[in-house]
Amino acid sequence: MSHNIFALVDCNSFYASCEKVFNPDLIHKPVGILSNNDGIIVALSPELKKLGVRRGTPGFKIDRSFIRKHDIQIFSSNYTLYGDMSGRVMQTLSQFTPDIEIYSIDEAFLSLTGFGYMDLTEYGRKIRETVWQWTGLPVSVGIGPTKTLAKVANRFAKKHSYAQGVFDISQHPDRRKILEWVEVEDIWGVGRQYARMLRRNGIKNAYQLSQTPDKWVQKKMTIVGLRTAKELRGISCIDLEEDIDPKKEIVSSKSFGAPVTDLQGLMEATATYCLRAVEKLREENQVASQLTVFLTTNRFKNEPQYANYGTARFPVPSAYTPDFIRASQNILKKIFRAGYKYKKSGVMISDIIHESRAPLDIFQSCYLDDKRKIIMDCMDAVNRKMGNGKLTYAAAGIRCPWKMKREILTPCYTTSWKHIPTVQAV
DNA sequence: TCTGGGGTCCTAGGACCC
DNA sequence: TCTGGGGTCCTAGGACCC
Repeated sequence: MSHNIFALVDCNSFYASCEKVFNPDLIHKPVGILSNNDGIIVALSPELKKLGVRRGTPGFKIDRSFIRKHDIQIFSSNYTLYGDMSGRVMQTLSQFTPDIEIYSIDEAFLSLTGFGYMDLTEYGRKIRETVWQWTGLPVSVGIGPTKTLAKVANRFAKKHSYAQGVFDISQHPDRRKILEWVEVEDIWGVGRQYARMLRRNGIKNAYQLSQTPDKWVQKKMTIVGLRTAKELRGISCIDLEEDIDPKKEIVSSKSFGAPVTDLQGLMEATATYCLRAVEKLREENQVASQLTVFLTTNRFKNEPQYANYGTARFPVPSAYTPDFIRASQNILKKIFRAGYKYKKSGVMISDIIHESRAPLDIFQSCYLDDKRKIIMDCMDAVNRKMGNGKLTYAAAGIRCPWKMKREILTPCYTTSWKHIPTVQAV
């Protein structure tokens, strides 16, 4: 058995970097990308980080004069652009190993097991340069014997400029020193709650966690935490997951652009989220038999608060949008209370199976071969071709005052012919 | 005025069965 | 007088990730 080697390749400031690729004016400027609804900052260029702005800061809380003074550039998030750029990066990475796990929109684990005869730092450099050449995006590469250590190495590569974006923890003479450098909250798998608990117990860094007895770790952090501790010691417990398994639940939820007070408004917004969620369900050729609807007021406001949810089950699994919209309306009627300013609602579809395995109803018909599927396929085809939302349901509303805000959106440079950048000779 | 959205996994406890 | 025990399935809640 040869020992494992993992590389974690991670795009630096991914969303901000994507914007910079297509707008050279932004190079060297502090750039921030907002979440949906132009809510909080979710991505920051290094220049913006340097100014002390933190991820999670609400956009409106950044001082206008501060923005002007430092020429800060703020944009709504353009997921179409980022999704397309992500695909290009992953495509590029696939050239370097047959075994790749796309872990998120901006990072991938590569298995380099069996590549040990090479200088892996050198190989990492080559990966980095190639991605840069082919996509214009900067990445960092961390290499190690476990996924968790590859994460540590990646962090090290980012933080220390002499590493030039690539670090192989296996080649470092003093593993302990590296692990002591990693604060406990920066370990992959340790979130806010566990970090606080560990600190209370005197465990402040990755080295200390790796030296803590198994029994204690498992008791306090379940088997998941134990895996993390073992991985820090170099024992690989988390495998590469190459095939994407079908979703077990699909969530669609959004804050409203403006507060909603009436049942009708909530129904329309929620119907829109149903639409999206069931669309995603059909994309994977799945059907589902459970729908959960939830709603909540704005917890940041000093006003009466209310949150609730309800669930409906279908006798036979479905992917027929009207089934879901109707169910969502019934749930809302039950959980709605008048007199509140609602900020957000959402739906969750669960109990999902592949359509070919869906049970029949008492009439021996199933979603797959009755006309409901034909209607849905037709709608999906039209919307794919003509643009999302061309065909919709009246239940989803017409005016939609609650629709999300995206006021400073950049063009879809790579996915829309209209938005292809033009070059002019001067 | 304005504070994100979409996922996964594990465990404890209750229901139910024999 | 004595009031079981073990297995399985489901759900809610809590943790984590990006």
